[in-house]
Amino acid sequence: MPEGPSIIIAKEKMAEFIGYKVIAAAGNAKIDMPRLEDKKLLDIKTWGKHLLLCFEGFTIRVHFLLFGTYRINETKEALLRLGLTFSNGEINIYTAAVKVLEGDINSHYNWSADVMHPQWNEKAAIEKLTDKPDMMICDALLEQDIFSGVGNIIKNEVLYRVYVHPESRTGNIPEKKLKEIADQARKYSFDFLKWKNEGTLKKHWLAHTKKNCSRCDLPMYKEYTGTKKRRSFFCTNCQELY
DNA sequence: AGTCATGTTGACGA
DNA sequence: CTCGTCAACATGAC
Repeated sequence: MPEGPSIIIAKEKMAEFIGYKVIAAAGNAKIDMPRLEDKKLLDIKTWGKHLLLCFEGFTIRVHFLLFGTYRINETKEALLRLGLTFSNGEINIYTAAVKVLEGDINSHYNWSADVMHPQWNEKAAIEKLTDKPDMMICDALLEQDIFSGVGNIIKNEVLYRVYVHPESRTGNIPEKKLKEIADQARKYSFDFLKWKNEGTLKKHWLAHTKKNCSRCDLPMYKEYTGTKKRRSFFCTNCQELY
């Protein structure tokens, strides 16, 4: 569920409620529920893995973490975290972190850090990488302040696409390669979105969960790399360690 | 049936 | 103060 592209899909599915007022708000989220009633949903935005339901003067931030799910116009057998009823239907959210952000949403987010946002700034991301030369690229790709929206699947697929070993230190990676990584972080996210919408995402994985390299057929390494210790799938024959 | 995972935060101790 | 480690959250795929 939770990488950036999946949140874009959630936004698109919930867009039908924009312009409608909340009739009822329910669930065990620790927010001021009565405050939501009779408020019009003005817009839905995303910043990386954050889903942002914008109201006048405040925004509900939803983060699905690892297990979060949602249903549109239906419910499921689980504890309801946040349910919003509109005159034209309802949104039900489960197992998510829900928080209210006060004031102008633009004051809370730097949109240029979001790899899928129109304002994505690749140059700024590369500068952040060169500022942290000792960081492993597997950790850097998961840094939401640098590559907002990138998750572990995208990390593995991007590094495989650009032939870079996940344990490479950013300071050792040539500038041209860093640009390729940043470029592919965005490109792969949009491929992910397309394939997820088609229901063919897993079919298109070349590295993530793979036993053998799709290029040279040697066994893939599966290791928990970097300070974040997240699963990395890589081919030491095809991916260079810088 | 048990293990593990597309994620993040906060507590605690060194 | 900063770093590393761990628990917590709680569901679904294999």
